[in-house]
Amino acid sequence: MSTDTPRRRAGRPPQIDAEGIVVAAVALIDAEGLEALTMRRLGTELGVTAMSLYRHLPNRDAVLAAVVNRLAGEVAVEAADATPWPQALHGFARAYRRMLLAHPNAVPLLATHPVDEAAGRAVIAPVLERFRAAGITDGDAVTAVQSVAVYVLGHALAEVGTPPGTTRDPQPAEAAYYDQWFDVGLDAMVQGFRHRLAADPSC
Amino acid sequence: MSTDTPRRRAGRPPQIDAEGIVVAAVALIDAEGLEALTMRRLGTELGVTAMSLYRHLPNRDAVLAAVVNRLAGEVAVEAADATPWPQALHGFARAYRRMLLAHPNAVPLLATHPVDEAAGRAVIAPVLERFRAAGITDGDAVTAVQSVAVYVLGHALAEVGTPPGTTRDPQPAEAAYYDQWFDVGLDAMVQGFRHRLAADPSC
DNA sequence: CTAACTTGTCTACGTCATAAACATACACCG
DNA sequence: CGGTGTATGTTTATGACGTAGACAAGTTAG
Repeated sequence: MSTDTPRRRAGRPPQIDAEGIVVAAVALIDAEGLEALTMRRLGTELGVTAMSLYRHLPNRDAVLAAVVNRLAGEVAVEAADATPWPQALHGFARAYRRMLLAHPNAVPLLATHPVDEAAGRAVIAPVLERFRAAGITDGDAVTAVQSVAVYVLGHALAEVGTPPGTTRDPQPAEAAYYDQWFDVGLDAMVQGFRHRLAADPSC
Repeated sequence: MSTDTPRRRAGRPPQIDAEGIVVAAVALIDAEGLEALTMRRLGTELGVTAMSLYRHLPNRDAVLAAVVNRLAGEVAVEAADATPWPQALHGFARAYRRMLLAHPNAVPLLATHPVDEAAGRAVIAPVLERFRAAGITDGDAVTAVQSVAVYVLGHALAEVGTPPGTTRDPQPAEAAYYDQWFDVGLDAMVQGFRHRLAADPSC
Protein backbone atom coordinates (compact mmCIF):
# COMPACT_ATOMS: atom_id res chain seq x y z
CA MET A 1 0.00 0.00 0.00
CA SER A 2 2.63 2.52 1.01
CA THR A 3 5.22 1.34 -1.53
CA ASP A 4 3.27 0.45 -4.64
CA THR A 5 6.02 0.89 -7.20
CA PRO A 6 9.30 0.46 -5.28
CA ARG A 7 10.42 3.87 -6.65
CA ARG A 8 14.17 3.58 -6.74
CA ARG A 9 15.99 5.84 -4.30
CA ALA A 10 18.13 8.73 -5.43
CA GLY A 11 21.76 8.13 -6.21
CA ARG A 12 23.91 6.31 -8.71
CA PRO A 13 22.39 2.92 -9.51
CA PRO A 14 24.43 0.06 -8.08
CA GLN A 15 26.39 -2.26 -10.39
CA ILE A 16 26.79 -4.92 -7.71
CA ASP A 17 25.06 -5.94 -4.50
CA ALA A 18 25.98 -7.95 -1.41
CA GLU A 19 24.33 -11.08 -2.75
CA GLY A 20 26.36 -11.01 -5.94
CA ILE A 21 29.56 -10.42 -4.00
CA VAL A 22 28.94 -13.50 -1.88
CA VAL A 23 28.08 -15.63 -4.90
CA ALA A 24 31.27 -14.51 -6.62
CA ALA A 25 33.23 -15.18 -3.45
CA VAL A 26 31.97 -18.76 -3.24
CA ALA A 27 32.76 -19.32 -6.91
CA LEU A 28 36.24 -17.94 -6.45
CA ILE A 29 36.91 -20.08 -3.40
CA ASP A 30 35.67 -23.17 -5.21
CA ALA A 31 37.78 -22.44 -8.25
CA GLU A 32 41.02 -21.22 -6.75
CA GLY A 33 40.94 -21.64 -3.01
CA LEU A 34 40.68 -19.40 0.00
CA GLU A 35 43.95 -17.58 -0.57
CA ALA A 36 42.69 -16.35 -3.94
CA LEU A 37 39.85 -14.52 -2.21
CA THR A 38 41.29 -11.02 -1.93
CA MET A 39 39.25 -7.87 -2.14
CA ARG A 40 41.04 -6.78 -5.30
CA ARG A 41 40.53 -10.12 -6.98
CA LEU A 42 36.89 -10.31 -5.93
CA GLY A 43 36.31 -6.84 -7.32
CA THR A 44 37.97 -7.74 -10.61
CA GLU A 45 35.76 -10.80 -10.82
CA LEU A 46 32.73 -8.51 -10.61
CA GLY A 47 34.09 -5.81 -12.89
CA VAL A 48 34.64 -3.21 -10.19
CA THR A 49 37.53 -2.09 -8.01
CA ALA A 50 38.22 -3.49 -4.57
CA MET A 51 36.97 -0.37 -2.84
CA SER A 52 33.51 -0.68 -4.38
CA LEU A 53 32.92 -3.80 -2.34
CA TYR A 54 33.08 -1.74 0.83
CA ARG A 55 29.88 0.04 -0.22
CA HIS A 56 28.03 -3.23 0.30
CA LEU A 57 29.93 -5.12 2.98
CA PRO A 58 31.94 -3.54 5.79
CA ASN A 59 35.15 -5.55 5.41
CA ARG A 60 36.69 -8.77 4.25
CA ASP A 61 35.62 -10.70 7.29
CA ALA A 62 32.00 -9.83 6.57
CA VAL A 63 32.46 -11.41 3.15
CA LEU A 64 33.77 -14.57 4.78
CA ALA A 65 30.93 -14.64 7.29
CA ALA A 66 28.40 -14.24 4.50
CA VAL A 67 30.04 -17.06 2.57
CA VAL A 68 29.77 -19.32 5.60
CA ASN A 69 26.10 -18.61 6.08
CA ARG A 70 25.35 -19.07 2.39
CA LEU A 71 27.06 -22.44 2.37
CA ALA A 72 25.22 -23.45 5.52
CA GLY A 73 22.01 -22.67 3.68
CA GLU A 74 23.00 -25.16 0.98
CA VAL A 75 22.59 -28.00 3.46
CA ALA A 76 19.17 -29.37 2.62
CA VAL A 77 17.99 -32.12 4.91
CA GLU A 78 15.32 -34.42 3.62
CA ALA A 79 13.39 -35.74 6.59
CA ALA A 80 9.88 -36.90 5.88
CA ASP A 81 7.29 -36.86 8.63
CA ALA A 82 7.49 -40.62 9.01
CA THR A 83 11.29 -40.78 9.28
CA PRO A 84 12.54 -42.08 12.65
CA TRP A 85 15.13 -39.84 14.24
CA PRO A 86 18.14 -42.11 13.69
CA GLN A 87 17.57 -41.99 9.94
CA ALA A 88 16.97 -38.26 10.08
CA LEU A 89 20.26 -37.85 11.92
CA HIS A 90 22.01 -39.92 9.30
CA GLY A 91 20.37 -37.83 6.60
CA PHE A 92 21.53 -34.62 8.19
CA ALA A 93 25.08 -35.92 8.42
CA ARG A 94 25.09 -36.95 4.79
CA ALA A 95 23.61 -33.65 3.62
CA TYR A 96 26.16 -31.70 5.63
CA ARG A 97 28.99 -33.84 4.33
CA ARG A 98 27.74 -33.47 0.76
CA MET A 99 27.91 -29.69 1.06
CA LEU A 100 31.42 -29.80 2.54
CA LEU A 101 32.76 -32.06 -0.19
CA ALA A 102 31.11 -29.86 -2.82
CA HIS A 103 33.18 -26.94 -1.46
CA PRO A 104 36.40 -28.51 -0.20
CA ASN A 105 38.32 -25.24 -0.36
CA ALA A 106 35.77 -23.67 1.97
CA VAL A 107 36.01 -26.32 4.67
CA PRO A 108 38.74 -24.54 6.67
CA LEU A 109 36.54 -21.45 6.54
CA LEU A 110 33.51 -23.33 7.83
CA ALA A 111 35.69 -24.73 10.59
CA THR A 112 36.93 -21.31 11.65
CA HIS A 113 33.88 -19.08 11.30
CA PRO A 114 30.83 -20.16 13.27
CA VAL A 115 27.55 -20.30 11.38
CA ASP A 116 24.98 -17.69 12.30
CA GLU A 117 22.83 -19.16 15.05
CA ALA A 118 19.54 -18.54 13.28
CA ALA A 119 20.84 -20.08 10.06
CA GLY A 120 22.07 -23.09 11.96
CA ARG A 121 18.74 -23.59 13.69
CA ALA A 122 16.93 -23.44 10.37
CA VAL A 123 19.09 -26.22 8.97
CA ILE A 124 18.57 -28.62 11.85
CA ALA A 125 14.92 -27.79 12.49
CA PRO A 126 13.46 -30.71 10.48
CA VAL A 127 15.80 -33.10 12.28
CA LEU A 128 14.81 -31.83 15.69
CA GLU A 129 11.21 -32.38 14.67
CA ARG A 130 11.89 -36.09 14.23
CA PHE A 131 13.35 -36.27 17.75
CA ARG A 132 10.29 -34.52 19.15
CA ALA A 133 8.10 -37.06 17.43
CA ALA A 134 9.91 -39.71 19.45
CA GLY A 135 9.36 -37.83 22.69
CA ILE A 136 12.95 -36.72 23.10
CA THR A 137 13.57 -33.32 24.66
CA ASP A 138 15.04 -30.55 22.51
CA GLY A 139 18.04 -30.37 24.83
CA ASP A 140 18.95 -34.00 24.24
CA ALA A 141 18.19 -33.69 20.55
CA VAL A 142 20.36 -30.62 20.07
CA THR A 143 23.25 -32.34 21.80
CA ALA A 144 22.94 -35.33 19.51
CA VAL A 145 22.67 -33.26 16.34
CA GLN A 146 25.54 -30.97 17.32
CA SER A 147 27.71 -33.94 18.21
CA VAL A 148 27.12 -35.40 14.78
CA ALA A 149 27.74 -32.00 13.21
CA VAL A 150 31.15 -31.52 14.81
CA TYR A 151 32.07 -35.07 13.83
CA VAL A 152 31.15 -34.40 10.21
CA LEU A 153 33.09 -31.14 10.13
CA GLY A 154 36.11 -32.64 11.87
CA HIS A 155 36.09 -35.55 9.47
CA ALA A 156 35.90 -33.26 6.44
CA LEU A 157 38.82 -31.26 7.82
CA ALA A 158 40.89 -34.42 8.02
CA GLU A 159 39.87 -35.32 4.50
CA VAL A 160 40.68 -32.00 2.84
CA GLY A 161 43.73 -31.22 4.97
CA THR A 162 46.62 -31.09 2.53
CA PRO A 163 48.95 -34.07 2.87
CA PRO A 164 52.41 -32.72 2.02
CA GLY A 165 53.30 -34.63 -1.14
CA THR A 166 49.95 -35.17 -2.84
CA THR A 167 48.38 -33.36 -5.72
CA ARG A 168 45.02 -31.81 -5.12
CA ASP A 169 43.15 -33.96 -7.63
CA PRO A 170 40.60 -36.30 -6.11
CA GLN A 171 42.28 -39.67 -5.60
CA PRO A 172 39.39 -42.12 -5.95
CA ALA A 173 40.95 -44.68 -3.62
CA GLU A 174 41.46 -41.99 -0.99
CA ALA A 175 37.88 -40.82 -1.34
CA ALA A 176 36.58 -44.36 -0.83
CA TYR A 177 38.71 -44.73 2.30
CA TYR A 178 37.28 -41.55 3.79
CA ASP A 179 33.74 -42.49 2.81
CA GLN A 180 34.07 -45.79 4.63
CA TRP A 181 35.64 -44.24 7.68
CA PHE A 182 32.92 -41.61 7.71
CA ASP A 183 30.17 -44.21 7.71
CA VAL A 184 31.77 -46.27 10.45
CA GLY A 185 32.23 -43.31 12.77
CA LEU A 186 28.81 -41.94 12.03
CA ASP A 187 27.12 -45.29 12.59
CA ALA A 188 28.93 -45.64 15.89
CA MET A 189 27.79 -42.25 17.11
CA VAL A 190 24.20 -42.69 16.00
CA GLN A 191 24.13 -46.16 17.52
CA GLY A 192 25.47 -44.70 20.74
CA PHE A 193 22.76 -42.06 20.84
CA ARG A 194 20.12 -44.66 20.06
CA HIS A 195 21.37 -46.65 23.03
CA ARG A 196 21.25 -43.56 25.19
CA LEU A 197 17.93 -42.10 24.11
CA ALA A 198 15.77 -45.04 23.11
CA ALA A 199 12.87 -45.76 25.37
CA ASP A 200 13.25 -49.30 24.17
CA PRO A 201 16.97 -50.14 24.23
CA SER A 202 16.55 -52.86 21.61
CA CYS A 203 20.19 -53.68 21.41
CA MET B 1 83.42 -42.31 18.71
CA SER B 2 83.60 -40.10 15.64
CA THR B 3 82.23 -37.01 17.41
CA ASP B 4 83.60 -37.09 20.94
CA THR B 5 83.45 -33.38 21.71
CA PRO B 6 80.75 -31.89 19.49
CA ARG B 7 83.32 -29.34 18.26
CA ARG B 8 81.18 -26.40 17.22
CA ARG B 9 81.18 -25.75 13.49
CA ALA B 10 82.70 -22.66 11.96
CA GLY B 11 80.59 -19.56 11.50
CA ARG B 12 78.90 -17.02 13.66
CA PRO B 13 77.35 -18.74 16.67
CA PRO B 14 73.56 -18.78 16.47
CA GLN B 15 71.51 -16.63 18.84
CA ILE B 16 68.35 -18.63 18.18
CA ASP B 17 67.42 -22.07 16.93
CA ALA B 18 64.37 -23.72 15.40
CA GLU B 19 63.25 -25.14 18.73
CA GLY B 20 63.31 -21.74 20.40
CA ILE B 21 61.39 -20.20 17.55
CA VAL B 22 58.63 -22.77 17.89
CA VAL B 23 58.46 -22.35 21.66
CA ALA B 24 58.19 -18.59 21.25
CA ALA B 25 55.55 -19.04 18.57
CA VAL B 26 53.40 -21.18 20.86
CA ALA B 27 53.79 -18.67 23.68
CA LEU B 28 52.83 -15.82 21.37
CA ILE B 29 49.78 -17.65 20.06
CA ASP B 30 48.69 -18.49 23.59
CA ALA B 31 49.15 -14.93 24.78
CA GLU B 32 47.85 -12.90 21.86
CA GLY B 33 46.30 -15.18 19.29
CA LEU B 34 47.15 -16.43 15.86
CA GLU B 35 46.98 -13.05 14.15
CA ALA B 36 49.75 -11.78 16.43
CA LEU B 37 52.10 -14.41 15.05
CA THR B 38 53.92 -12.44 12.37
CA MET B 39 57.53 -13.01 11.44
CA ARG B 40 58.48 -9.53 12.63
CA ARG B 41 56.76 -9.96 15.93
CA LEU B 42 58.19 -13.38 16.47
CA GLY B 43 61.67 -12.06 15.74
CA THR B 44 61.20 -9.18 18.16
CA GLU B 45 60.09 -11.64 20.80
CA LEU B 46 63.41 -13.45 20.37
CA GLY B 47 65.53 -10.33 20.11
CA VAL B 48 66.32 -10.66 16.41
CA THR B 49 64.91 -9.33 13.16
CA ALA B 50 62.29 -11.15 11.14
CA MET B 51 64.77 -12.19 8.50
CA SER B 52 66.91 -14.09 10.97
CA LEU B 53 64.12 -16.59 11.40
CA TYR B 54 64.54 -17.65 7.79
CA ARG B 55 67.99 -19.01 8.64
CA HIS B 56 66.31 -21.67 10.75
CA LEU B 57 62.91 -22.29 9.16
CA PRO B 58 62.11 -21.83 5.48
CA ASN B 59 58.94 -19.72 5.83
CA ARG B 60 56.03 -18.83 8.00
CA ASP B 61 54.09 -21.93 7.13
CA ALA B 62 56.96 -24.06 8.41
CA VAL B 63 56.64 -22.24 11.73
CA LEU B 64 52.95 -23.06 11.85
CA ALA B 65 53.57 -26.70 10.94
CA ALA B 66 56.19 -26.97 13.66
CA VAL B 67 53.78 -25.44 16.16
CA VAL B 68 51.15 -28.01 15.23
CA ASN B 69 53.53 -30.91 15.71
CA ARG B 70 54.82 -29.55 19.00
CA LEU B 71 51.30 -29.20 20.34
CA ALA B 72 50.45 -32.69 19.14
CA GLY B 73 53.40 -33.90 21.17
CA GLU B 74 51.86 -32.34 24.26
CA VAL B 75 49.05 -34.88 24.14
CA ALA B 76 50.11 -37.43 26.68
CA VAL B 77 47.84 -40.44 26.89
CA GLU B 78 47.96 -42.45 30.05
CA ALA B 79 46.99 -46.00 29.19
CA ALA B 80 48.22 -48.68 31.55
CA ASP B 81 48.72 -52.20 30.32
CA ALA B 82 45.58 -53.36 32.06
CA THR B 83 43.34 -50.63 30.69
CA PRO B 84 40.53 -51.94 28.47
CA TRP B 85 40.32 -50.16 25.13
CA PRO B 86 37.13 -48.20 25.80
CA GLN B 87 38.78 -46.52 28.78
CA ALA B 88 41.95 -45.93 26.77
CA LEU B 89 39.87 -44.32 24.04
CA HIS B 90 38.19 -42.10 26.62
CA GLY B 91 41.60 -41.24 28.03
CA PHE B 92 42.93 -40.28 24.63
CA ALA B 93 39.93 -38.05 23.98
CA ARG B 94 40.35 -36.32 27.32
CA ALA B 95 44.08 -35.83 26.86
CA TYR B 96 43.55 -34.40 23.36
CA ARG B 97 40.81 -32.10 24.60
CA ARG B 98 42.96 -30.97 27.53
CA MET B 99 45.70 -29.91 25.12
CA LEU B 100 43.23 -28.06 22.89
CA LEU B 101 41.68 -26.15 25.77
CA ALA B 102 45.16 -25.29 27.06
CA HIS B 103 45.84 -23.60 23.70
CA PRO B 104 42.48 -22.28 22.56
CA ASN B 105 44.01 -19.76 20.19
CA ALA B 106 45.81 -22.56 18.40
CA VAL B 107 42.72 -24.68 17.78
CA PRO B 108 41.97 -23.16 14.36
CA LEU B 109 45.57 -23.90 13.44
CA LEU B 110 45.30 -27.52 14.55
CA ALA B 111 42.12 -27.77 12.51
CA THR B 112 43.74 -26.42 9.37
CA HIS B 113 47.22 -27.94 9.42
CA PRO B 114 47.36 -31.71 9.55
CA VAL B 115 49.66 -33.24 12.14
CA ASP B 116 52.73 -34.98 10.84
CA GLU B 117 51.87 -38.62 10.30
CA ALA B 118 54.71 -39.98 12.41
CA ALA B 119 53.90 -37.60 15.25
CA GLY B 120 50.27 -38.60 15.11
CA ARG B 121 51.10 -42.29 15.19
CA ALA B 122 53.30 -41.79 18.23
CA VAL B 123 50.47 -40.14 20.13
CA ILE B 124 47.92 -42.85 19.46
CA ALA B 125 50.32 -45.79 19.76
CA PRO B 126 49.53 -46.64 23.39
CA VAL B 127 45.83 -46.57 22.60
CA LEU B 128 46.20 -48.87 19.63
CA GLU B 129 48.08 -51.24 21.92
CA ARG B 130 44.97 -51.56 24.10
CA PHE B 131 42.88 -52.44 21.05
CA ARG B 132 45.40 -55.08 20.04
CA ALA B 133 45.20 -56.58 23.50
CA ALA B 134 41.50 -57.08 22.85
CA GLY B 135 42.17 -58.78 19.54
CA ILE B 136 40.93 -55.90 17.40
CA THR B 137 42.71 -55.28 14.10
CA ASP B 138 44.77 -52.13 13.68
CA GLY B 139 42.52 -51.06 10.82
CA ASP B 140 39.41 -51.09 13.00
CA ALA B 141 41.32 -49.53 15.87
CA VAL B 142 42.66 -46.66 13.78
CA THR B 143 39.20 -45.91 12.45
CA ALA B 144 37.83 -45.76 15.99
CA VAL B 145 40.63 -43.57 17.31
CA GLN B 146 40.53 -41.23 14.32
CA SER B 147 36.77 -40.93 14.59
CA VAL B 148 37.10 -39.89 18.19
CA ALA B 149 39.92 -37.52 17.28
CA VAL B 150 37.90 -35.64 14.66
CA TYR B 151 35.01 -35.44 17.08
CA VAL B 152 37.24 -33.92 19.75
CA LEU B 153 38.73 -31.41 17.34
CA GLY B 154 35.38 -30.49 15.84
CA HIS B 155 33.94 -30.03 19.30
CA ALA B 156 36.82 -27.78 20.36
CA LEU B 157 36.35 -25.71 17.22
CA ALA B 158 32.73 -25.15 18.14
CA GLU B 159 33.76 -24.22 21.66
CA VAL B 160 36.42 -21.69 20.79
CA GLY B 161 34.68 -20.29 17.71
CA THR B 162 34.04 -16.64 18.47
CA PRO B 163 30.37 -15.90 19.11
CA PRO B 164 29.88 -12.33 17.88
CA GLY B 165 29.04 -10.41 21.02
CA THR B 166 30.97 -12.23 23.72
CA THR B 167 34.19 -11.33 25.38
CA ARG B 168 36.97 -13.87 25.23
CA ASP B 169 37.15 -14.52 28.97
CA PRO B 170 36.17 -18.01 30.00
CA GLN B 171 32.51 -17.99 30.93
CA PRO B 172 32.29 -20.72 33.56
CA ALA B 173 28.69 -21.60 32.71
CA GLU B 174 29.58 -21.89 29.05
CA ALA B 175 32.55 -24.11 29.84
CA ALA B 176 30.33 -26.45 31.86
CA TYR B 177 27.86 -26.66 28.99
CA TYR B 178 30.58 -27.66 26.55
CA ASP B 179 32.08 -30.14 29.00
CA GLN B 180 28.74 -31.87 29.39
CA TRP B 181 28.07 -31.91 25.67
CA PHE B 182 31.56 -33.26 25.09
CA ASP B 183 31.03 -36.16 27.46
CA VAL B 184 27.66 -37.07 26.02
CA GLY B 185 28.90 -37.14 22.44
CA LEU B 186 32.07 -38.98 23.39
CA ASP B 187 30.20 -41.57 25.40
CA ALA B 188 27.85 -42.13 22.51
CA MET B 189 30.66 -42.69 20.06
CA VAL B 190 32.64 -44.98 22.35
CA GLN B 191 29.50 -46.91 23.17
CA GLY B 192 28.83 -47.25 19.46
CA PHE B 193 32.28 -48.62 18.82
CA ARG B 194 31.96 -50.99 21.75
CA HIS B 195 28.75 -52.28 20.20
CA ARG B 196 30.48 -52.68 16.86
CA LEU B 197 33.77 -54.20 17.98
CA ALA B 198 32.98 -56.19 21.10
CA ALA B 199 33.24 -59.94 20.75
CA ASP B 200 30.67 -60.04 23.50
CA PRO B 201 27.99 -57.43 22.68
CA SER B 202 26.98 -57.10 26.32
CA CYS B 203 24.49 -54.39 25.66
C1' DC C 1 19.05 23.60 -13.91
C1' DT C 2 20.33 22.75 -9.12
C1' DA C 3 20.59 20.17 -5.01
C1' DA C 4 20.94 15.89 -2.64
C1' DC C 5 22.30 11.41 -2.46
C1' DT C 6 24.34 6.86 -3.56
C1' DT C 7 27.81 4.31 -5.83
C1' DG C 8 32.22 3.60 -7.93
C1' DT C 9 37.25 5.16 -8.37
C1' DC C 10 41.79 7.07 -7.28
C1' DT C 11 45.33 7.63 -4.37
C1' DA C 12 47.63 6.68 -0.29
C1' DC C 13 49.19 4.39 4.07
C1' DG C 14 50.84 0.91 7.00
C1' DT C 15 51.73 -3.98 7.38
C1' DC C 16 52.76 -8.33 5.69
C1' DA C 17 56.11 -12.30 3.83
C1' DT C 18 60.23 -12.68 1.88
C1' DA C 19 64.31 -12.04 -1.70
C1' DA C 20 69.20 -10.21 -2.26
C1' DA C 21 73.20 -8.10 -0.78
C1' DC C 22 75.91 -7.13 2.98
C1' DA C 23 77.93 -7.17 7.81
C1' DT C 24 79.44 -9.93 11.76
C1' DA C 25 81.61 -13.35 14.57
C1' DC C 26 83.29 -17.49 15.15
C1' DA C 27 86.79 -21.95 13.88
C1' DC C 28 90.58 -23.29 11.46
C1' DC C 29 95.08 -23.16 9.16
C1' DG C 30 99.41 -20.96 8.07
C1' DC D 1 99.24 -13.93 15.11
C1' DG D 2 96.62 -12.83 10.77
C1' DG D 3 94.01 -14.38 6.83
C1' DT D 4 90.19 -17.40 5.09
C1' DG D 5 85.99 -19.79 5.04
C1' DT D 6 81.46 -20.17 6.76
C1' DA D 7 77.15 -19.81 9.33
C1' DT D 8 74.34 -16.30 11.20
C1' DG D 9 72.15 -11.82 11.73
C1' DT D 10 70.89 -7.20 9.42
C1' DT D 11 69.71 -3.89 5.93
C1' DT D 12 67.17 -2.69 2.28
C1' DA D 13 63.77 -3.41 -1.08
C1' DT D 14 59.66 -5.50 -3.53
C1' DG D 15 55.03 -6.56 -4.41
C1' DA D 16 50.59 -7.78 -2.36
C1' DC D 17 47.33 -7.01 1.05
C1' DG D 18 43.18 -4.52 3.70
C1' DT D 19 41.24 -0.37 3.89
C1' DA D 20 40.83 5.04 4.89
C1' DG D 21 39.71 9.55 2.63
C1' DA D 22 38.84 12.62 -1.08
C1' DC D 23 36.75 12.83 -5.34
C1' DA D 24 33.97 11.69 -9.72
C1' DA D 25 29.87 9.91 -11.78
C1' DG D 26 25.17 9.00 -12.32
C1' DT D 27 20.64 9.06 -10.63
C1' DT D 28 15.99 11.40 -8.46
C1' DA D 29 13.52 15.45 -6.36
C1' DG D 30 12.55 20.10 -6.71
